[in-house]
Amino acid sequence: MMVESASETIRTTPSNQNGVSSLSSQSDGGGGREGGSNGDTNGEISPVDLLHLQQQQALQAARQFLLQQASGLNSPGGNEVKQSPVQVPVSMAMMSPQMITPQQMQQILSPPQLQALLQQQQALMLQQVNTHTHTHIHTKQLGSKQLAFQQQLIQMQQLQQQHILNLQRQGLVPMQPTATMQSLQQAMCPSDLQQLWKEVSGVQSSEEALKQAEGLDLSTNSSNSTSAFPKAASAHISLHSLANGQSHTPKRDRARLFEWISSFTKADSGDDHVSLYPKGILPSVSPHSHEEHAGSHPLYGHGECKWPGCEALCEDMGQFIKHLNNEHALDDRSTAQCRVQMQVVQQLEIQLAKESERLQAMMAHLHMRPSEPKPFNQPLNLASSGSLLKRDSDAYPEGLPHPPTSAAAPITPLRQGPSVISSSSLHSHSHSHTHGVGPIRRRNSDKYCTPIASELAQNCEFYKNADVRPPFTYASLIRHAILESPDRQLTLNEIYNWFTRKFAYFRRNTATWKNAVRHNLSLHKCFVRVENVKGAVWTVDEVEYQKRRPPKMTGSPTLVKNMISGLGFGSLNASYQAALAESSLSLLNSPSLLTPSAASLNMLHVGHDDVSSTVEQVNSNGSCSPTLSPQQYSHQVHVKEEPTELEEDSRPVSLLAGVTHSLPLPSDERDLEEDLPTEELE
DNA sequence: GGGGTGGTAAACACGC
DNA sequence: CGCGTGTTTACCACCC
Repeated sequence: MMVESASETIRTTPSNQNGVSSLSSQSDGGGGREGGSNGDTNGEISPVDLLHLQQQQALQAARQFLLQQASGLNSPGGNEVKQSPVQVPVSMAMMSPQMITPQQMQQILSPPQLQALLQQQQALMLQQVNTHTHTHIHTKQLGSKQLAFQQQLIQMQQLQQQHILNLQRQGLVPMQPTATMQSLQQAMCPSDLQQLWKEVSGVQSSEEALKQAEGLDLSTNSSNSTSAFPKAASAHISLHSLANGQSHTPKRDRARLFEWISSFTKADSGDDHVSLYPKGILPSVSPHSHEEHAGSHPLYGHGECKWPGCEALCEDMGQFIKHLNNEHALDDRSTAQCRVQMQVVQQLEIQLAKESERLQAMMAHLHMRPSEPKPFNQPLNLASSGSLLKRDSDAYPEGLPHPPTSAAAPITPLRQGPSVISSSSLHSHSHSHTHGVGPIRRRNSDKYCTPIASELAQNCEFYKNADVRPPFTYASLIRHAILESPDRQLTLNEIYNWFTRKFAYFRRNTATWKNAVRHNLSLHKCFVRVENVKGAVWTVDEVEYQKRRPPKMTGSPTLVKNMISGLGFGSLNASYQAALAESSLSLLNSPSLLTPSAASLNMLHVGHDDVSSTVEQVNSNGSCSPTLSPQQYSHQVHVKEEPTELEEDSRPVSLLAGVTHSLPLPSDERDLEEDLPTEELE
C-alpha cells in the first residue's frame, strides 16, 4: 500500500511487561473493590432487574465453559481432540456489552468477589443504559433495540453459565475446583440454589424444592412447555421421590432412584471416589482431565466440599475423597441431588433454547442477516464434527458489527462443531475447520478488529486452564508473546514456553503447533530473527505486522457506535466511538465508568497490553489511533531490509485522556478506527 | 475463479 | 544419530 516512507529505527524502550497479568488483575481488582455496593443504581431499575442481570451475567461464562468442556468430553484422546478442536470464545468482552469473562468470574475472583463484581457491573450497565436513554435521544430507537438485544444476549449468557455450572456440579464437566458452588449460587442469584440444595438434602419438602428448581430459570419464561426436553415426567418423579426419600422414601421411589442412578455410568477417574457421568458423556480421558483429577476435584475447592449443600471442610484431597465417599455415596439423597441437578440443567437448556430463538428473532428484526432458526442443541451434543464453526459470520451482515459474541453462540449451529461460541466466529469470519483441526483461525478478528491483547488479558485464566484452542492466529500469538516479553524478543524455546504457559491447549500436540510456530516465524516477514549473544531471538517488526492488515475494518461501526453513544459516549467523535466499539462491552464492565476515580487505575491495568498492541493501530494506510504513542513502539525495524515506514503519530494522548482512562483500548480493538476519520497520518 | 491469508504436514538443511 | 532450529514447499480451507 502507500505507506512507504522511511521511518525505521524506532527504538523503543522495553518498558512494558506486564500485560496479561495486569489486565487480569484489573478486572480482579475491580470486582473485588467495588464490592456489593450497588446501591447507586438509580430507581429506574428494580432490584429484580439487577438480580436478573446478574444472573445473566454469570451465565455467559458458563456457556462458554460448558461448550468447551462439552466438546472436550466428546473427544477422549489427543488425536480425537485434534479433530474436534474447540474454538474458544474469543473476547468475552466483545461478545456482549455487559460481559464478564468467565475466567475472571470463575477462576480469578473469589466467590465473594464474583458476587460483588457482578452486582457492581450490573449496576454499571444499568446506569449506562439509563444514561443512554436519557441523554441520547437521537439514537433512541436503535439504542433501545440494541438494549433489548443486549439484554437478550445477557439472558442467554446467564442460561449458559447456569448450565455449565450445573454440569460442573454434576461432575459432568470437570473444572477448576474453585468457585463452582459460589458461582452457581451467583448464577442463581438469590441464593436459591443453595437453599434448594439444602432443602434437597432433606430439610424441606420436595414440592418446594421442585418449585424452586424450576422457578430458578423459568422465571423469565413462563411458557416452557414447548421445550424439546421431556423434562416433565422423570424430573418430577425424581423430585418427588427425592422429597419423600429423605425421611421415608417409598420403596418404589427408591427403586426408581436407583434405577435412575444406574442410568449413569460410573466413571473411575483415578481417584477412589466414584464419579457419576451420564452415559455417553463420560469425561474426557485426555491427559488434561487426568491431570486435573490428579490434583483436584470438581467438587472440591477452597478446602471444602462443593457438593451441593454440603460445604464440609476438608483439609486435603485425601480427606475430601474420604468425605465424598462417606457423605456422598450412592444413596437416596445423593441420587436425589443429582436428579435435581439434572432437572436444573434441563430447565436451563430449555430456556436457553427459547432464548436463543428469541434472540434470533430479535437479530432478524434488527436487520442482521436473517438466518434460519437454528435450535440450540444441547451443548453436550457437541459432537466432534471435526470442523469448527463454519462461517459464523455468515449470520451477520457485513455492514454490521457482529453482535456480541455470546449472542451468536446460541444461534450458531452446534452441529458444526465444538467451537461453538467462539467469539471469533462472530466478529471474525473465523476460519472454520482446516483438516478438521481447529486451527486458530481467527483471521478477521485477529487482523481487523479483535484485540488479542485485551482478549488474552481478559481470558487469560481461561485459556490457561481450559483445553481449548485460542482463537488467534499463530502469528498474532507469537507476536503477542514477543511483545509481552521484557525485551520484546524471545527465543524459539521461550515462545514455546509462552504458548504452553498461556494456553492449556498447547500443552499437547506439541509437534503440530510447534511446527506451526516455526513455520510462522519463518514465513512472516514481521518476525525478525536476530542473532543474539546467547543465540538467536525473534523479534517483531510491527510495521510489517501492520502491513498485513487490510486498511479497512470489517463491519461498519454504525451499530457499535450507536451502542456506544447509547452508553453515554455520544459526544465522542466517530473514530473514538468506533474505537470503543469493541471495548464497549468490557467497558461496561469497567468499574471506572461507575467510579471515575478509579479510572486511573484502569489505565494502569490496561497499560501493558495496550502498549504492546498499540502498534496495531498503525496500519498500512497510515491511520493511527489517537491513543498511540510513538515511544511505545518497540519493534526492531533495523533488522529489516526493507525500509519500513512508521507514521509519526505524535498526537497527544490527552485527546483521549478522559476516555482512555476509562476505556482500555486494546490495540486490536482500535482497528475499528481504521476506517474512521483519523486524518492524522503524517 | 483467483489472490491473499492461515493452518497443517512434511521435507530438508544446519548446528550442537 | 538424535534433536532443536529454520526454511521451504505443498496442500487445503476460507474470505474477499
